[in-house]
Amino acid sequence: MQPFTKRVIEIIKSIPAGAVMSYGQIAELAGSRRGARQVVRILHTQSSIHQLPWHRVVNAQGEIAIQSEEGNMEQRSRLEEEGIEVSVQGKLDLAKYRFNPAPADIMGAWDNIDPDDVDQML
DNA sequence: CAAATGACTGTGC
DNA sequence: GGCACAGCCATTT
Repeated sequence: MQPFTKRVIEIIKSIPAGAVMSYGQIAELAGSRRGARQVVRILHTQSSIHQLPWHRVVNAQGEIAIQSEEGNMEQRSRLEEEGIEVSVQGKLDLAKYRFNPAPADIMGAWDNIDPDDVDQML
């Protein structure tokens, strides 16, 4: 697994309940400013095996990006359970819920961090 | 190795 | 605000 992929997983796991991050924001923090699509792929392939809080990831407009009806509905309910208000169109207030960790908090010995250890470093 | 694949994004109209 | 378009890039075919 590449460092970038590993970092994306770590970042997603670090999103606290009641907050969200956008695909592009995650990619940028992970070191690839235009890697939003990789975040998508990672969520597709790794969300289950790493138990990622995938529902805390939305697009840059603060909208739920899942296309399938059922997945979209599940994300909405999960977000609402954490106290996030989601509009009828599946949109939320990014200015209010966006999680912006200071880069200094997550930069460091990136490559030596195992995704499973993220919880400990927080 | 070339081509396809995205739960994306910024820009411009 | 919506829509089309062109970049984007790690991974998979």
